[in-house]
Amino acid sequence: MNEITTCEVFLVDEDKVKSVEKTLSGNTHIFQLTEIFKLLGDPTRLKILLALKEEELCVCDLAVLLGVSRSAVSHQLRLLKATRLVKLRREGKIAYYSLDDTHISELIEVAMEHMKH
Amino acid sequence: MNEITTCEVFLVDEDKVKSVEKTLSGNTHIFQLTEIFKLLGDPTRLKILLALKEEELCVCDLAVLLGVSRSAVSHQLRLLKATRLVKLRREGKIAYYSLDDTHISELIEVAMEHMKH
DNA sequence: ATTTCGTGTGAACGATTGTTCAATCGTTTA
DNA sequence: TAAACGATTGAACAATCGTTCACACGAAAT
Repeated sequence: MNEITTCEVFLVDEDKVKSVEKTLSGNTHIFQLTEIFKLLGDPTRLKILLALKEEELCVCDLAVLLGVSRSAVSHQLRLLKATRLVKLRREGKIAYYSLDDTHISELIEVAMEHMKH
Repeated sequence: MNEITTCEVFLVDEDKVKSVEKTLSGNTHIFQLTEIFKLLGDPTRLKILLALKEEELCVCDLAVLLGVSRSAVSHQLRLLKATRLVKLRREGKIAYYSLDDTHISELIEVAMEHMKH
């Protein structure tokens, strides 16, 4: 006697759900994971990361490169820095940014592979 | 004579910018890339993908598993299907969903590695 | 044929997001 | 010291997003 009553309260396949429920609950940090992906999900930020993948750059040059205001770049870099996707090196007035982690390049490349079917 | 005049019009390091500009403009599909990451950047959708990574599941069971309404799950699955992250197999009334691509699992695992410093 | 049930969809609402604008901070130069 | 400049920040606004609600669709069962 399988529990196929109503979807409101019970389930279609209880065994499968229980099994997955176990591995899902064991997987903490789901929220932190989404924070990383959310950061990669914006064109301005992704362009920043793609640019920093090539060269260490300052806020001013990034702004010119992307065609957006320095303020906008600074705001986004702040977010990227908070999640340690980029790091900062100060030299006088100028702040030079670069990638903080090799995983980021890897993430972008895997996603690119997906796009090519 | 290097062009270090004002950031309003010119640049700090013109050579670096020109170099990066070249690779950035060669990289089309940036918008499509962000669409993939955007989809992974929501807790409900990421949980759906993590669940489907384990088992093929129907809308109803996913809803129970995640503790959200079936409508919400259906809406998200629609987005995931449009970008070909999940695929669909119909069996009578029931629609069984599963991952459409191995790259997705890979993306999630790389991001997990990043979290662990 | 009518009812049941799993799923799909459109409108609408609140919440979140990214940019702009204006002002400020810290460092360097005149 | 004062002015200039790159960078940072907070408030505010429009735009986007995710859920809820109500309803419609299609297949299966009675």
